[in-house]
Amino acid sequence: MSGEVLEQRVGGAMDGRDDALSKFQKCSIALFVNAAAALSLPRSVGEIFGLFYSSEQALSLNEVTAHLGISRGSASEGIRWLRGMGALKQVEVPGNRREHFTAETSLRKLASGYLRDRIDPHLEAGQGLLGELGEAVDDGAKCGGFQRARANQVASWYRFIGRALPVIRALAGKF
Amino acid sequence: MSGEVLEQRVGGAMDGRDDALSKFQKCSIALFVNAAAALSLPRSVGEIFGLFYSSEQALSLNEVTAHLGISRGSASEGIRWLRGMGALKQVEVPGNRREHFTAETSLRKLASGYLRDRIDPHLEAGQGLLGELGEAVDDGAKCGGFQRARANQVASWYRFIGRALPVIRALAGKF
DNA sequence: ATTTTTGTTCAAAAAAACTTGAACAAACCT
DNA sequence: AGGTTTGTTCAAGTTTTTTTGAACAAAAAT
Repeated sequence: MSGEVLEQRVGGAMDGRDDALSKFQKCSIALFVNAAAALSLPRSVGEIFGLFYSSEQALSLNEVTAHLGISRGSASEGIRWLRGMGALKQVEVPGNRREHFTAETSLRKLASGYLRDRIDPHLEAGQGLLGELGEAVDDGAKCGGFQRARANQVASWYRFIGRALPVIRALAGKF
Repeated sequence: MSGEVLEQRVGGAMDGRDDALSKFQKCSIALFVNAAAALSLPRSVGEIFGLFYSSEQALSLNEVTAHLGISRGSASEGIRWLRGMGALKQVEVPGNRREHFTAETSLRKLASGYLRDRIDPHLEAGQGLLGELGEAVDDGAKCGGFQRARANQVASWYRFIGRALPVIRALAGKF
């Protein structure tokens, strides 16, 4: 035992609810649960990020389960997911070997992480399907012109999205 | 009976699978099912819109169930939803009393309908929660500065989104 | 007026998504 | 090494969402 730091509870049973969220934390959690719903993400992800966003000091997985009253499995998955998209940063806490995290607060990073993980894969799949659509046009049929026009239109939509997303990422950098 | 037009089937049993989708239609459906997944919408909504988008002539509910092999309930709900967000336009087909629809092809209208129905409600709820967050800041506590800074940051994010969405709608109008 | 066609609704069934908790592995400490 | 603590994984359980299908209502034809 060398540089022992507080943070660690008594010693014995500290497994039960350790709750005690501040009003501010509860509001933050509600806010990000709502945001998660808007993005069709699991509620637990919103809760976890809301907790981190409203907590000044870094938190470990165990603290997350204690504060939110969710299972270790959920917390682990949620943290992994948030970390994967760059919404949580790992932080070294001296004198404590647990992994600790804090919320990423750069909107640009949050947005690009989300886009990269949740949107880009669909966009790439869409590009492939778009190619197939073009090949499926039956120029011989009497509706050939119609089909060609539609295929061209969707293609232009994809070009639009491909241009708009980088703009959004760039603009988000100002916040 | 005056201006009788084709389009209507024989007369007797036409309920079974009437399938026969062109390759182009199948591709279109796959494309919009993928898009629906990207937006976390039900697969059936993607299928229905994909079918309309790839069909030159207007279709009725019954034709949708026949082509896609989905239940009348699903088709009805899906059409209602798409119509509500302005993705399907009702069209009069002379000599046929069924309601017929065609796909809306203006990206601006499609995008604003989606934003209006799926995003704006969450955004408004978020505004309310944002207000509560501001009130929840505990200026007395030692983390008061931290909380104030976070509340201000989220507020700036909301302002950003409030400005960015109209820009997107406007840009989408060019396609 | 009766029958047929068409569209909606909603309770129940099916499917998908999310959460839990216990078993496991890895790192740390004595 | 032996015993803790910490984090991950995944099968099973729970909840939510989506789909189905049958009953109902409305409009049109006979």
